[in-house]
Amino acid sequence: MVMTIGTLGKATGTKAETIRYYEKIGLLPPPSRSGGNYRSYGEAELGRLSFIRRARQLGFSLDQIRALLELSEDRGRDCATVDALARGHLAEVERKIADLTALQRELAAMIASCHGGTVGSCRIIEALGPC
Amino acid sequence: MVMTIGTLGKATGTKAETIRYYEKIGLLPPPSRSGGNYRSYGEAELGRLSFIRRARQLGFSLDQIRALLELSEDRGRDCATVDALARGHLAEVERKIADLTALQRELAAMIASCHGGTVGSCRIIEALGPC
DNA sequence: ATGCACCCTGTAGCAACTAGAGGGTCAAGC
DNA sequence: GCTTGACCCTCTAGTTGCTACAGGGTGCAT
Repeated sequence: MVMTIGTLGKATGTKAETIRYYEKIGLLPPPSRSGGNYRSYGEAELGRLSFIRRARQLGFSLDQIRALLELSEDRGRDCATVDALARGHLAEVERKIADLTALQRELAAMIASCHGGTVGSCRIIEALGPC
Repeated sequence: MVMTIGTLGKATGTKAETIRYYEKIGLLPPPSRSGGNYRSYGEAELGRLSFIRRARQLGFSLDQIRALLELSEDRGRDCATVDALARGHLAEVERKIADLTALQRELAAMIASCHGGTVGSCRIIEALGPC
């Protein structure tokens, strides 16, 4: 089953530009070309790109994905490194949630303190202004 | 009280480069200069930069801050616009928290399913791989 | 043969900084 | 008065993960 870049894109929910970008940064290997110089992809590329997209949806960075792909190629290797990578990412996500939750509380408090009126007496502006 | 860029930076927790950047994009007005062509800042700039930094800490974008600054200059105006801006930002933060929480659950489940062994049988890699 | 959808390369843009090169200024200490 | 070091200046380019052109070529149907 041979695909053009557009077909592969539709199959994985990726724009053609993004696929070319992944190729440029070495996340996808340069594929073979058709007569008219079109990129042509098969099952292997479909699998690899699906992996990348699923990992992106889980918030992994392209560098982390590069590492995951490399690790996944060596099927005999201990998967502790993979585990560590995923745990590190989870920790990062949890830190972000904590940060945003703190932010949310502050914002909500600020908004609750505003009871309308003019900007001159606005508690939101006041909360941001000089102490 | 006259300050150089470094002093202003220390007072507001901002790097000199960032202050110059804010000036370049028009968030801070170009300050007067000393004999040796050094930027010199006073209380007004300190207040404005503090406002910017506090708003950044609350996650407002520079464009939102630009709007807030403009609104805050017109003390007689109704503060409804300010309120709407803050509420919009809060909604955005809450959406991000929801997204990240969903992510966290997926990641945690993926990690929990991995019981060690080799990459070949790793559930994490499997979860990312082809269906 | 001509339209249209698709493909190609290459470059520039987004947010919000950060880092560096290559130089000038200023105050203190000797 | 001269050096040393900390600071300042401008300008450019890098970061992340794409996205959006511009200016062309290809492939298929009518």
